[in-house]
Amino acid sequence: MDHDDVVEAFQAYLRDHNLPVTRQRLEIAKVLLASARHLSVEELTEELRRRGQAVGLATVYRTIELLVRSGLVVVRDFEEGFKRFEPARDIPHHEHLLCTVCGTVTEFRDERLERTTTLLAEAHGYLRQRHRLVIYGVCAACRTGTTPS
Amino acid sequence: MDHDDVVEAFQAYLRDHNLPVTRQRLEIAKVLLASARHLSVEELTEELRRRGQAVGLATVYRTIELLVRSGLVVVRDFEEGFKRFEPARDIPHHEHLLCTVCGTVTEFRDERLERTTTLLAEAHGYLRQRHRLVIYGVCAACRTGTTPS
DNA sequence: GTAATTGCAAATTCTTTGCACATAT
DNA sequence: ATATGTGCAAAGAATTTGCAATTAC
Repeated sequence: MDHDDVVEAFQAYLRDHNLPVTRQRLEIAKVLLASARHLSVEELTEELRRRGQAVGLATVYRTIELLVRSGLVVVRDFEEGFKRFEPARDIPHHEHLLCTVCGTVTEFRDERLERTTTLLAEAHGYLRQRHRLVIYGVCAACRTGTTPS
Repeated sequence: MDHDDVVEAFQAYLRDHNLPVTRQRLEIAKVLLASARHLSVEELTEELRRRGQAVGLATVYRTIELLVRSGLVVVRDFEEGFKRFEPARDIPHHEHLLCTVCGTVTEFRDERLERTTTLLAEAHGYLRQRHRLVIYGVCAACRTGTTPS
């Protein structure tokens, strides 16, 4: 599924739910679903303004909620004091590495963690539902002084 | 170290830093350091009021900051919209299991995770600093209907 | 046409801060 | 005595909500 397809999936979702397809909703979806980064509301709003497609903050929040309900976007909280949003793509579940210097987020998948966490939960009498792992560290670029950002 | 000792450690910290030992600081430390649960500011304030030792919200926040700086308390964010605070005890690092029904938090330690996360970080070019794992699930009590809370 | 959305501003929630008064050392 | 803490109320930051004007279908 490439970017355009995902935006179309959002349009389909809106139509299926008898929700109007508005300019704002499409612009927000285009930016958020095409983003390689984990965007904050501020970054998203800023990018829309840059494109000459400014959208009110309330609308941004309301549209993100729709994108989350449609399953196309996932909410992330890296304890920065605000949330970030990530296109769901087709990845069922993955972990995050967060560079504590530049804030870059790297995703990876590790099958073993699913099993490990299920066993850990069971060992303590819990029925596992999901888990969340964030590894904090310093990325290669920041370590070698090739600081991008 | 038992509860009283930890409260004394806080007093020692205050004295070492030439900070006044006040009734409020001691009451907050007593409640927070003795708690088996991960308290929120609201729960902590409520408990103080119940003990007839009501303390202003601002003071609670300011004292928690001192407890954190002294290393006796650790901040936790379970994405509930507010933070929780946990006595640091002597545990160097541990993971959390959060019951999605009753909110109970269970701690456990697993040495292998330290190694695993270091390797995962390295595999992606990161120098690991720390990690954070929360497993969400349903605890034994909630599953069997013996719901406490 | 009509129901839903938009955008602004006001409201909310958690947390922090300014300041007059109170307290520890 | 004097520096510091305390509590209240106001300020902040992120997010939500009410409502008149606007737009999709």
